[in-house]
Amino acid sequence: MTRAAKADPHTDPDHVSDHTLRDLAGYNLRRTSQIVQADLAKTLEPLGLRMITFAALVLIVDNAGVRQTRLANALAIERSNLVLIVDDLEKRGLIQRTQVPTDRRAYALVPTDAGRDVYARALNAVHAHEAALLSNFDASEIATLISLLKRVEAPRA
Amino acid sequence: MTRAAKADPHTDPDHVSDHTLRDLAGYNLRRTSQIVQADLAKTLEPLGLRMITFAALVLIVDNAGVRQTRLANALAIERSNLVLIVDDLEKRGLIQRTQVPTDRRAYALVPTDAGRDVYARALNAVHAHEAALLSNFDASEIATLISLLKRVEAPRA
DNA sequence: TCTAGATTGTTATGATCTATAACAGTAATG
DNA sequence: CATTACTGTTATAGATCATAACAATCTAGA
Repeated sequence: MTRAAKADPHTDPDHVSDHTLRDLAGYNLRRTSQIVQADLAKTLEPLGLRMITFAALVLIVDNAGVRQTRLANALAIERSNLVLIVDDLEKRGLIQRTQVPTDRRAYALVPTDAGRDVYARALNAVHAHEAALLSNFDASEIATLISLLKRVEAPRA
Repeated sequence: MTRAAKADPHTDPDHVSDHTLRDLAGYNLRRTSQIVQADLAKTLEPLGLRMITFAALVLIVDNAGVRQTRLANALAIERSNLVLIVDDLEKRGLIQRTQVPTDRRAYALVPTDAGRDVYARALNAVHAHEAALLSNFDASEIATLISLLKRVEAPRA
């Protein structure tokens, strides 16, 4: 232990104090989110999915026939940015753009069997990931966290 | 009320159900974080600061003389990406790169008087922003949220 | 001391993400 | 039927982030 002082922030001259930032909800939100997203990306990578393509696939399976504009709204992204995401899912054979009989401008997005299969496997992987990530949380704490996060979002919606 | 059905998700055919995603902590974290960051950016813009330059300034004021590598670690960003951030703060006259007598490779980052002034004003603005953002939270709920966020991060640290 | 390896700040580069504007085709409205 | 609005798309630019490579400098071991 030649550098024992390092263990104690109060006596370690190299320690960087970030208590001012750590008192801010926004900063903690940012840091935690970055970590979780990076971790989640690794979980989805073997399935060929990114965070946003996974989210899109989930919504398409849960809402078969949804159109792109509504999907973009639900994901809080721009329609233009959704195009490449839908392209990606379609190229992989997970979804299809089908004609909407009543509106020739629009596409109804529907999952394929392969899409439903990947959906199930990805969701299992993500659930396992979250369980590991939140392994020192009990069920009520997780519920509280999600509930608080939703309430931060709510006033704007 | 020609489209009354729209008010009720259960009878609105256009409603996109996202309950699968909303059950995931990671997804809520991402959505909430995006909203808060966008909002926070607007708060800091009049002061000429971005989220990350604000965070760097705070740490430099709170840890006068800190070196860039340690600062990058504290902010969880790459050293290379910190360079432009420090450049920015230095160009605005908020901090200075000063020589470290014992190590000619390194710079000790110190705030200027102007930097301390902007720090104080930015922190006030951010605190006001958070108060508005969390106006329907009581103090204990905010503490719970921050505490839970830190605990998600903790296992990795 | 001398040398090999590690560290510091820096530059360059590419990947990803996001927002904006513009467009053609189509639908809805008056 | 003419205007307006909407759908998906393309192109573009900005921001963010990670990686690799580099020169200068420090450190540790022979």
